Amino acid sequence: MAKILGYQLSETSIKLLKFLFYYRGMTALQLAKMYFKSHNITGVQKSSAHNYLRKLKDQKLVTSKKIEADNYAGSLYYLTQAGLELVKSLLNIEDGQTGTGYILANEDKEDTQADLEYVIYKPPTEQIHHHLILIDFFVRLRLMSNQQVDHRLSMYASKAYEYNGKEAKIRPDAEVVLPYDRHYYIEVDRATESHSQLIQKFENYRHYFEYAEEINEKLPAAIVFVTDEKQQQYGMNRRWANVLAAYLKTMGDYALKVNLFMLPLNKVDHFIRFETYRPQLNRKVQTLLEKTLIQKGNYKDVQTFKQPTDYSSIDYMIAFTQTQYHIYFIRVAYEYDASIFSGFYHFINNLGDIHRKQQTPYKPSGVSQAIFYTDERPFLPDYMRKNYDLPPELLSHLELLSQHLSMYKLPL
DNA sequence: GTCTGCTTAGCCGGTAGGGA
DNA sequence: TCCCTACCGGCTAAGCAGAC
Repeated sequence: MAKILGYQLSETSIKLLKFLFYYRGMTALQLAKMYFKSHNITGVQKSSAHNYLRKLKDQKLVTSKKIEADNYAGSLYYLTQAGLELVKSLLNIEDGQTGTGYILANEDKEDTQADLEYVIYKPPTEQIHHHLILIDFFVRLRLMSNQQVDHRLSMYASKAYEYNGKEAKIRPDAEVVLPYDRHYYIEVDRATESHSQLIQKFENYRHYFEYAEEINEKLPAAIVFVTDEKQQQYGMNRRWANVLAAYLKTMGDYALKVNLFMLPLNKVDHFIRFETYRPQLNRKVQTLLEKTLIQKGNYKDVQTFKQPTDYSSIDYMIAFTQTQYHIYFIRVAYEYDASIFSGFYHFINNLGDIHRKQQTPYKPSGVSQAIFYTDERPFLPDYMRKNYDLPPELLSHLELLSQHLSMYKLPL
């Protein structure tokens, strides 16, 4: 074993130290999954990870804290002050260096990591469960087949801004980047925030988006609520209804610009692929519908209109016979996807304009909705029975959504 | 000889279950 | 309710084998 900067370090132990640096600490199991690049770690591989961690602990580079949270067993391993300084040396991080924090870019030899103080690096020992769900999310990102998704942690994704002359800050738990420079803010959701706290969270986001537009900063594509897998089994629909209502009440026009999703950890892989291929899925739906409406629907012409803030996604289509036209609201959507609701609300508000633009002698023959999905059917909460104090106009629009609605499954 | 992956044995703390 | 026992998972320690 080579002696490096006064410590006995093998290649494996250096790699483990870097993981602990990038992700601010994790369990031995999570570390083993990252290192061995597998969700199904053998007992031997786990034991091996324990052996390396033990050696790093003996050299006072790593320390651990027993986990007392539900769902997770074992200990949280993280760097000591000496361990942090060692990794900074190994990564050539200079004093006072700043960086974007993107992890895969850094592994690809680009300097992205900042010279963080130990108090900022040290993992949150008070909210270990929350932190470990986030690490599970990163494990799933790193283990995705055929796709590299760069990501960064909260300390890099947080953004300070000014609102009404006061300083404020948004603190997403993480940020990921998909092709076409689409950024997604990740929020780990343990269903512990009340409806009013969710509203405060979204108000904070909206204030930041107003500020970001003022200074010409690009808005994220979406905010993504990630839950643990237990929540998927128990109460995912209720939680989504609650989160979605807070978002729709608070975000205003930003609901059209920044989408909202919710997904459990075990759907991360599918969600990333869905979002990555959403432009292609929209093109597929456009081709399919134009062909089907003309061949089987006896229409002579079909016009497609794209979403005002996302030119790759379909907003609505108009199909013409010799004398009439029919309007179709179209969405390619994920199971828990706010664009169905924000998009439909905007669509209904603009329906008068859409009708006015149609030339005589065509007469309107009606409006229908079609939603295309790739995994589970998108969930439509029944807000008529729930009291979330949604504005009456929004409620009446959402009631229309489920009338004349069809859903179709697409292969991904 | 060094490094790495792997095997085996055993300690420790927590907990479920049964009996008094 | 208390105590005992068995069991389990997390973790440690020692050592072996193969590749270099």
